[in-house]
Amino acid sequence: MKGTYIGHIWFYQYYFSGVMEDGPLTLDDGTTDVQHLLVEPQDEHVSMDNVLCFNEKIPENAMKMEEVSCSFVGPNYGVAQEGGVVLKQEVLDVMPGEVEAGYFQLPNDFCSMGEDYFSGIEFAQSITNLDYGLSEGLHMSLSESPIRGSSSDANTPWKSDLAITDVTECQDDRDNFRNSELSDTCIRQECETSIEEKPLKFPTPSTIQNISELQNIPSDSPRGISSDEDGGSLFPSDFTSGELFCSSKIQENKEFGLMGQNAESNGSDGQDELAKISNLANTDSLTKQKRSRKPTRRYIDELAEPISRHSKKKQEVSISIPIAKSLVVKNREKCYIESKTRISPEESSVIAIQVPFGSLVHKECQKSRPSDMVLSSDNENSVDKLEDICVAAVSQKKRCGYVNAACEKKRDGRDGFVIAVNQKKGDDSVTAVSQKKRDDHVTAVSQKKRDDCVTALSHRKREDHVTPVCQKKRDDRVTAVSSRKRDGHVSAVNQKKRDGRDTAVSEKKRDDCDSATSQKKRDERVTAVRRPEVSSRRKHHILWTISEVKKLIDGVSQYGVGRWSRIKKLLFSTSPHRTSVDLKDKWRNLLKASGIHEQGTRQGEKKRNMAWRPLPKPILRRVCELATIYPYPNGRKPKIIHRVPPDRSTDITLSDYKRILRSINGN
DNA sequence: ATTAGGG
DNA sequence: CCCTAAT
Repeated sequence: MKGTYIGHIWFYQYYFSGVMEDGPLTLDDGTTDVQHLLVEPQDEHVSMDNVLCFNEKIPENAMKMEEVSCSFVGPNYGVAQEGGVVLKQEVLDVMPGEVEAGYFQLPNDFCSMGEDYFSGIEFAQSITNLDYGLSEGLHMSLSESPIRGSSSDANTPWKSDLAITDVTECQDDRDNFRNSELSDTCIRQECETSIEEKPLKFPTPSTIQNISELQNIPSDSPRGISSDEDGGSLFPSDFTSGELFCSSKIQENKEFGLMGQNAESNGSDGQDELAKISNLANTDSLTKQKRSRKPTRRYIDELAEPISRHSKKKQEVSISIPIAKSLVVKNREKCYIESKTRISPEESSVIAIQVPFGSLVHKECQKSRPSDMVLSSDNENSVDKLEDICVAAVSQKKRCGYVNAACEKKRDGRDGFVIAVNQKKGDDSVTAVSQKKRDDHVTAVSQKKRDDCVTALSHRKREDHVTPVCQKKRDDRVTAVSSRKRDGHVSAVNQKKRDGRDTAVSEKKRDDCDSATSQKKRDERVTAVRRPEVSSRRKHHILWTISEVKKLIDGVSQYGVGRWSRIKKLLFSTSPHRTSVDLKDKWRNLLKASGIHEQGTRQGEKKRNMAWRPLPKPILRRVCELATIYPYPNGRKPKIIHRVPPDRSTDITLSDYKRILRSINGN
């Protein structure tokens, strides 16, 4: 439930954008969500996902896609299948286990599809192209194509591979996690494959174009195609340095290898049409496949991991964002491989670099809370909440203007992603699943803290779930990364300002959580980064929404002034971020705003009040009424009375002044 | 733990 | 909002 606030905002935006409507939201699967999250970071990937999703939704396209994916998936038992499955999952929520069924069915579809299938293949190719364009690192996979060709006798296998690749692309993000499982194998293969891959280039520029069209990644696609060798076109020359590249390639290779095997097994399916696709297609597909997968992951990781790391090794920090992305992806892999070994050095550098980044990380915790809050608030009145959220969002934006601005770029693509993330968060927080960990870590902490911790924990869990395979590395890296990403994106987005108080309070908790959650390396990194950030950033004020103000007023009218704790309990139980003190302060502010005790002072003051008092008149009116009934400080009625005497003196002066004026005027 | 109040 | 003091 919690973490809603942000989530709502995002949702709101999301709906408006209409991009992800069905996809992310519908996804129940935590894994899927995660994938989305991961994917989002990459604009390209995101767009792809969206496209794919749409396609799926669209009857025709969807049919093709599914069929293709299935057919392809079938062959690639491991990777491809996963990809295909993932897609289905997104749409249908199909579980992994179910995938098999889909897999089996696919062959039928494939056969029945026949020529249609072929068209589907085109689609796949286009997709592949997209992938290709998207997955910068994929070009590496090309090397595999030859391998496959040799290994897989018939074209069909290739076809399947291609199809798989396409599917995979769509799912790349999602697959990435899964890929992680494969990662072990991939890693092994990486070294071998990576070398071979480079030499191979993708033969089909046309496909690339198609891809670019689909993905809207004009620059990237060309680059990807032409640059298989270059790899670097996207990446700075420095960047291309073997390690990163290798890492990405390795993953791809792994996948590829898996794919290839699968494809071979599938070979029996071999449709004539598929055969048409021929080696080229195969190579392309292979290449694409490889790329797509790894890139995704890396990309995600990368997001999580600031460019700083990259900069470390490569000085590429200054690289443009797109480039940075690609780099990030590659780097990510590299990091992935190297992570353990290098971590210490990277971290040191990272930390230094991350300083800015760190702030984002720090936000993570904050974010989680805001989201939670939001959720809670949402519960109340959807409409009101929406408005509130909007308002809050707006206000937040203002406040966090700089942050938002920074995030805006990615934001579009990410919105969907973010939403998904939020959902996840919410789910996690709410879900019993996460509780275990949470309890373990957080249990001791009070609920408030717990929420914060929970969010943090949930993140971790999520990661864990998503990346079951490479847990060690992944956990360290991914968690850190994901958290970062999240922080960066979400926090930036949310940036809402979590109550200063909460943040302050949570700080300790947070630390605890962090430490508890990842006592691993993360502590060193994140904590180090985070704590400072936290200290610097805390103090986020959550905007009071009109609905909240209304509730407060109702509470005051019901329980009278001064019963803040009661009002809090009864009316604000859902909004953990509003404490009794907050209520009190807010009431105080409302009184000021209402001008009740304003004493009819000068116009200047009134105007000034008006300026900072956007409250609706009815609300102000109610406040005034209540104020009269319940003078603010409980016993303060007298105060009002007190007010009179002072006024009198003041009045006298004024009257005198007026008289003087009159006299003057009269004269 | 709550509340009032100042900063 | 934050923090403190008083209760």
